[in-house]
Amino acid sequence: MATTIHDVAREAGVSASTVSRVLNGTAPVNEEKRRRVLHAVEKLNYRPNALARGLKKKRTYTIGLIVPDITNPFFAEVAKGVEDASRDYGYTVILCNSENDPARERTYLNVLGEKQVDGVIFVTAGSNEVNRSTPLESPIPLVMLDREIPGIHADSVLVDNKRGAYEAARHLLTLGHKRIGIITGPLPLSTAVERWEGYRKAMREAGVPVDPRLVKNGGFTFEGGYAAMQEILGEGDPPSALLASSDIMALGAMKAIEECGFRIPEDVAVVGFDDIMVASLVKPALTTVAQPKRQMGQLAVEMIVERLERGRKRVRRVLLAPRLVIRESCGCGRCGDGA
Amino acid sequence: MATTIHDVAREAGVSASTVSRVLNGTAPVNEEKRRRVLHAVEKLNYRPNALARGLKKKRTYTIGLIVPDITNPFFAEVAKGVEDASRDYGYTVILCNSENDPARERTYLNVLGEKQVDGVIFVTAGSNEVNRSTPLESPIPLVMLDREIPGIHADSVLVDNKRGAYEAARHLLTLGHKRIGIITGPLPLSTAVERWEGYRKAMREAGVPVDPRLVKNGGFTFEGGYAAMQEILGEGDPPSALLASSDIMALGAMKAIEECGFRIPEDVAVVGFDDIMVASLVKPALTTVAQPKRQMGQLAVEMIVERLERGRKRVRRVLLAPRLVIRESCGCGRCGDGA
DNA sequence: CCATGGGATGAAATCGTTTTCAAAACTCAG
DNA sequence: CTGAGTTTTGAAAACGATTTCATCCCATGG
Repeated sequence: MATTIHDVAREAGVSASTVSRVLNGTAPVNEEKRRRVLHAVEKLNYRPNALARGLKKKRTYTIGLIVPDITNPFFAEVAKGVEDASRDYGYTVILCNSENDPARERTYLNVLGEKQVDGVIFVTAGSNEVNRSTPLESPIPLVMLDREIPGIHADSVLVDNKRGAYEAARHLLTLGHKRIGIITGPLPLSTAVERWEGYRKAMREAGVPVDPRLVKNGGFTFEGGYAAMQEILGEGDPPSALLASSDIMALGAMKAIEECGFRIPEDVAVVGFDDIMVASLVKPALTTVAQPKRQMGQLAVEMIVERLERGRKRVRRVLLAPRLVIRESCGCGRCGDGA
Repeated sequence: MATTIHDVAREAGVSASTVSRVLNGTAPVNEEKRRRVLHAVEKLNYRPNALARGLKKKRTYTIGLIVPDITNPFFAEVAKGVEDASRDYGYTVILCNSENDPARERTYLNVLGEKQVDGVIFVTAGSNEVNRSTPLESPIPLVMLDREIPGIHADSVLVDNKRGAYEAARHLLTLGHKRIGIITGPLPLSTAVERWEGYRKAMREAGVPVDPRLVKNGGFTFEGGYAAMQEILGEGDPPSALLASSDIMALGAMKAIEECGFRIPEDVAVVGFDDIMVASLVKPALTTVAQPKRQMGQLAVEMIVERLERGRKRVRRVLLAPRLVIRESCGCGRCGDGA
């Protein structure tokens, strides 16, 4: 059906090898023949079959990307970074939604392997299960993005979550807050524990005790933030400030806070984490810890390309710096905005 | 390096054909040998090479998805629907971000072809250029999603934009509004013109003239909505209600409105289009026309599978119904919410 | 007891490239 | 004009599966 390299060869009156050579510039070929080949390619509208090529060359120019949920703006941004950089390097990306399910993660890792992708970028849902039975020991380049798995010694691009949360908490502390609550993410997740640690460190340094009734955890979702905040408020003796471990959770928490008749930031100040787009659109605009989402995606593909094309062998772990962006929800005067 | 079907065959003491047969259940094989094969597969941790298989079978179980911007929540939802359904049917999806650039669309269409995808789901950026020079006449199943291109006779899943906008406008009209403005999308886009038509139809039917100073257009972005609204307000004699052609635009418009000192919905009522998640989080919560985003994605892959596995030949065009969801920004009493 | 038919099996062809390898053609010095 | 050395070239062997085709084996009915 489709036209093959042999069709082109016949049309141009040369051998398939020659066609291959002109198309790949892999060896010099007589100018006259080159012209004939190019002409034939044009005439027959020839498109090389990437499967055949990949089979022979053992390179598919494809990168697999596994994320928990593409619908989450944070991952969408990361995905965009990945897609964009991939394209620049001539790669294509297979998108896998794990739906936060370790079983799916495993399946996808296998499928990507069978499809012979040249590398995998993996944002794990992070349950302990993955830890054990996931096929991560394959020879193909793997980079863990955003979240690490303790036992795994692989390339990774992470942000300094502890520092981000630390700075956010410090900001609230310098604003005079003492009763600062926190809603953490699911604790098996490295991001969740690091942010939790950053918060504790700031509190400890400031000599402010943390009231256990002010710390709850929940999923990285709107409902998770909403429910956790309800719990906190249900305890009585509400916090004067809250650190949420993600923007989406912060939004959920804000809803709960307002439903309780409190005002933000007057009664309770709120700061989030991620800096997704809506953070700047909501009212009051959300003060949050910004992550370099696009850059994370780009970096991840660069790390794969390094291994593939520049033969890097040592594992590389990069830790990106987050940045506190101050808006309205923290109630500090200098509302810098940042739409 | 990796273990092949021949390795398995050797280990099991049978021929490669036999291994293939037990793995694919394509022909009966002696129980004893079957056991040996399965055992060898396990022992060698054999994973079939999808490239080789695809080359021979002319099926890659891969679907290409081209969207203008995965970061846009609308497309992210669609993508999730696509990914999810693909997975159910045993397919994998290649994600392509066209960045609204016709040149990239074309390139991606070609790349997907070379990669021998079994089908393409295409949300076009919709410029006229695509119209002309894009390789859409290939034999692989293509479904146009959300947006059509006039000349192209392909499968498509669309929503009834005209009706959606019509109902939104009617709602505003029955609320007593006469000066209703509209911010349209980029007019080459089918979605943009249909929504514009729906608006005009409602106005015409109600016998309300449309003031040309109240209609502006802009890109489907926050900034687009913001700028267009500024223009409208700059004319003096502001509208009492506004129909924005997308939620993101509506948010931009809301910002402009508030910056002008007007209140929503008291001074100007606003309704959007899409029903992305933030619509319900923003304040006032956005009244909008909801599109069945997930379902659109699912349907698109089903249409591809129909062609692939059930041999459908006729082109199919499905038109989904939108649904007006009433929240606060339209200012009508019965604020139904919808978190 | 033999012929016939059907079920299991393996060898080999195939899918569409790239790449090796060897032959052919050319260059140029002697 | 010849031979060594260098380019260009094409035939054929991969790559790793599936599938055709022929063979072999066995059972069954006449």
